[in-house]
Amino acid sequence: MPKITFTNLKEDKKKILVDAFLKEFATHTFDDASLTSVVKSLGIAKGSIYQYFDDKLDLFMYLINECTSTKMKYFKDLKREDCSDFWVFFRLLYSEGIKFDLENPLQSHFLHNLVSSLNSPSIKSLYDDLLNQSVAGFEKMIEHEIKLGLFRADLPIKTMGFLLYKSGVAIQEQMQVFGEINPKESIKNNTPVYQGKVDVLLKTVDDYIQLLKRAFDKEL
Amino acid sequence: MPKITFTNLKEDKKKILVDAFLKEFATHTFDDASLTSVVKSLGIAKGSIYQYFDDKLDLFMYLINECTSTKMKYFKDLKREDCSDFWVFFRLLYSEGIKFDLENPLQSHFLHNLVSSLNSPSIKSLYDDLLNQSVAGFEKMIEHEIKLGLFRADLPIKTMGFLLYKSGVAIQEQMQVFGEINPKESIKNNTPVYQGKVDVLLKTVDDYIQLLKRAFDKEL
DNA sequence: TTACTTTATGACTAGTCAGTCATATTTTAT
DNA sequence: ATAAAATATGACTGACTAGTCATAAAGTAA
Repeated sequence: MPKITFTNLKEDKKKILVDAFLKEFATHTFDDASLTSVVKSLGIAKGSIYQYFDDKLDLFMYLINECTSTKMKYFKDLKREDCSDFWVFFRLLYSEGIKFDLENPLQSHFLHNLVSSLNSPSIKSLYDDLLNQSVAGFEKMIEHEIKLGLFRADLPIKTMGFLLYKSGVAIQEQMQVFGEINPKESIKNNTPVYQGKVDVLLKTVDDYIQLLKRAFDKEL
Repeated sequence: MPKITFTNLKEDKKKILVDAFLKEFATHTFDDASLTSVVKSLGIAKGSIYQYFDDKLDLFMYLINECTSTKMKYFKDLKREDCSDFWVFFRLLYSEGIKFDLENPLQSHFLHNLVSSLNSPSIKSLYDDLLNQSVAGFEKMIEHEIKLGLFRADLPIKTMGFLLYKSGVAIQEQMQVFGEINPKESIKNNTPVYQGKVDVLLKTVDDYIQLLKRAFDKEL
C-alpha cells in the first residue's frame, strides 16, 4: 500500500508519476524495470519513491490494483444470465476489454504486459497468487455451466479451468506473435494496444471460441 | 558454438561442467542464472568459461542443443503413420518424453525449465525463434491431419497450431501449479521431473486429449 | 631438457540496481 | 513572523553481474 505522502499528492502530480511507472512496467519485466531510470527521466529524486511506497513491489502492486479496478468497471454490468450461453459471455469479456483498452491505453498496455512482467524470479509468489486467482475464477464459471448442464462433466474442473485460463492468455500472446499488434510501437505513440486491430482480435476470439466450445460443451 | 578448447576436454570433465550449468539454468532464468556462482561451486576459474564458450548465450545454446538432441533420439522411431489417429501419436510424444525424463533427469529438468528460463528480456529473440519453430511444427502436423480429412478445416491453421502448442506447454505448467511435481526438490535429489508421477502426467495428458480431440477433430 | 602449445587462473573493469538517510526545502497552521 | 509538519533531495552503501587479460601452469613433442 502506498504511504500517506503519496495519497496526499495532487492528482496531476500523481498521474505524472503513475503514468511514468506504468510505461516502465509495460515495457519491462518486474526485475528489468528500473526505478532509477524512471526518476531520471521524471527529473525527481530517487528518494521520493520511497516517500511514496515501501519498495518496488509495493509500487508494482499499487499499479496492478489501480489498473485491474479500472478494468473491472467495464465488466461490472456483464452478467452471465443475460447471455444465451457461456461463449457469448466470454466474447463480451473481450469486447468490453477492448473498450477499456481504447479509453485507457497506458493501463491496458500495463495489464497486457503483466503476463510477461510477472515472470521475474523475485516475484514468483505473486505470479503464483494471481495465476491461482484467475484459474479459480474460471473454475467457478465452469462449475456453474456444469450445474446448468451445458458443459461436460466427465473431466476434472481444475483441468478445464486451467486450459480455459491459458487459452485466454494465448489469444493475446498470439496477436503479438503473429505480428497483429506491436505494443512497443503503440506505447511510444500513446495508442491503444488494439488500435486498428479490433476486428482481428474479435475474429481471433471467435476462432478460439469455435475450438473451445467443442471442447467444453456437453455433447448433444 | 563451443570453442575447440571445450571440444578437446576429457569427457568426464566436460560432463561435470555441463551438469553444473544444466543445474543452474534448470533453476534460474537466463538472466538470473549466475556463471560466477557456478564456477565458485565448481572451484574453477571464471576465465575458464570463456576459454570454452564465447559468452553466456553461447553456453546456453550449447546446452539447448545437447538436450534437445538427446530427447529427439527418443522420438525418432515415432511415426504418425503407425498410429490410428493424431491423438495416439500425441500421447506417445509424452510417454516417450517420460522415458527421456527418467533416463536423463538433469537434461529433462533443464528442458522443463526452458519455457521459464527463456523469458529473460535479454534473449527475447531466441525465445521468439524457438516459439515460432515449435508452432510451425504443430502447424505441419495439423495440415497433415486436415489433408487426411481427420481435422476440421474451417479455422486458420496458424490459430490451431498456436493453441495446440500452448496446450502442450499448459500440461507441464499445470503439473507444477497443481503441485503434482516439485522440480526444485527433485533437482536437489537428482530425481526425474516426473518421478512417481508418471500416472498423474499421463492422466492429465489424456484429459487434455479429451478436450483437444473435440476441438480439433472433424465433426462426424 | 628444451621449446612450444594448450589450458587454467583470478584480480580487475565497468556496469547495473534497490534502497537509505541526513539534510534541505517547501507547505501549513498558529 | 514563527514554529512545526510534510516533502523532496541525491550522494552513498552494499551487492551483484558478464566479460577481460596478462600471467602462470600443465601438457606435448623434439
